[in-house]
Amino acid sequence: MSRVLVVDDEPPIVRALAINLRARGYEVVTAGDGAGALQQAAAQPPDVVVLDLGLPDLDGVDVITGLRTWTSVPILVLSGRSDSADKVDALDAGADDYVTKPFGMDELTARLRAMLRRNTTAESSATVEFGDVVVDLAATRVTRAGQEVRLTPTEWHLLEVLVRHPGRLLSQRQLLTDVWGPGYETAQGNLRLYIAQLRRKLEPDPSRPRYFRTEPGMGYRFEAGP
Amino acid sequence: MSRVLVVDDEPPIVRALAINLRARGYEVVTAGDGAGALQQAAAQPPDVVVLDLGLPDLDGVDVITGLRTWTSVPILVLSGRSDSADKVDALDAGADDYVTKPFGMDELTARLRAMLRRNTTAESSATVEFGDVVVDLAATRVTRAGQEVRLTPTEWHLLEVLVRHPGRLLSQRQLLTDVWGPGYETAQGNLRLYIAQLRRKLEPDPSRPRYFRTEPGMGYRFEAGP
DNA sequence: GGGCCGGTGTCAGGGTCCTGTCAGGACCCG
DNA sequence: CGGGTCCTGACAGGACCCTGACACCGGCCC
Repeated sequence: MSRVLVVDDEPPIVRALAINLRARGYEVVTAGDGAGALQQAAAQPPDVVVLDLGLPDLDGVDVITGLRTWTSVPILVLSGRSDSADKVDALDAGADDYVTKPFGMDELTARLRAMLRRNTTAESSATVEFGDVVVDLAATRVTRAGQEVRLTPTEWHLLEVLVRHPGRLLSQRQLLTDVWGPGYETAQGNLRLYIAQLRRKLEPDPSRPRYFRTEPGMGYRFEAGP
Repeated sequence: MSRVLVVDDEPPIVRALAINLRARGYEVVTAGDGAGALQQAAAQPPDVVVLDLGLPDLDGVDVITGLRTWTSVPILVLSGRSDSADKVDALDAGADDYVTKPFGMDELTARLRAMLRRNTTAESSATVEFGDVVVDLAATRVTRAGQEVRLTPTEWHLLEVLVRHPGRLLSQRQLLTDVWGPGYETAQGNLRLYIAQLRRKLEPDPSRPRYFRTEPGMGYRFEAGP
């Protein structure tokens, strides 16, 4: 889950934020002053920063610029000052959002979601791994020990059906209709052929399958692995 | 300069915003209702959207979701409602910021700058490199070993779609609709032609493609390279 | 123990589909 | 009219898919 760095010098506020954010599934790291914030951000790079401007040691804007020298992590500023000039200064220094106290926790978390969404949408790709094989379902790509493995359309389609149901037993009938469409329920020889092909390309020892297992008389089962 | 789409049903507010934004060097496009907003966004894709939630024809959240189906342009919501639930709904629908009326123009423009900064910094790395080829997406220019390479509009369009999804397999159907628009799903001969053209102009050995790979029966894949 | 049988893994061959390539003509624009 | 771009059709080569045949294995009956 996402990691949030909360920077505030008032322990009650830090505590309240931490409890609320953890309850929503975030990992929370805290700092009580500007120096600690910069240190924590370097030690445990967060996915988003919640920063109170009224810190004892550094000016809030300096904390922002300090972070911005090396990271583009989204920064949400909390402040008791609703003065327009303060907002402009913080935003122009590199902050991404500005919320004035008192604030609603729902709004704050909604804004955090919005900031995180923008950063994570691009890179998240659904992958399934087993052994030294990585199956990237979004990119339609398979690698083994880093090397790309070329699959034919039918091989890929069969692999996709299998890895989308890890641990489940899939009958031959179901595999045949999922991969070849209805009407091919009798082409079992075909299914055997492509199972063998997948094992040859992806199993460590194709003659003793570990991930694409045969359940005699029933069907096949994909067993996810470490 | 950046283009801003301002959506509001009250002409005085639209006028005030337009004047202020133009004075700050933005190009301003306006719409008075939700349907017009979606239309304008498609006709003249903006770099950021300023959206009033109180529109006569569509619910503001519907406008956001409508935009989000096909674009990730930053959206700043204006609203007279300071209710926390409204903010959460808009932000979770895909908005990036939420400002309640009355607002200060300085603050608004600062927030716009913050949103644009995030997008342009991401796009300043808008050059894709592979081999001795550099594709500058922002400038619409391709160089190979420093020499400029001339591409026809269709070639460029196809190249752009490919390099914007490095490593991803793109089906012929998707490439055809992305480059030629819907209705050209059968013009596969055409696609082959332009793929060959790109390879001839950009591949070190066009007969053995390295960056624009064919996945027989499935589509094509652009492989970024050192 | 020997033979039979259903189910599975393996191999090779031919048919089919897909892809790369070329030439030729339509179209737009200066 | 000329240059450039785009589209269409045809063909050769290759990749892929399906089919059939055979070997192997375990269980069962005789």
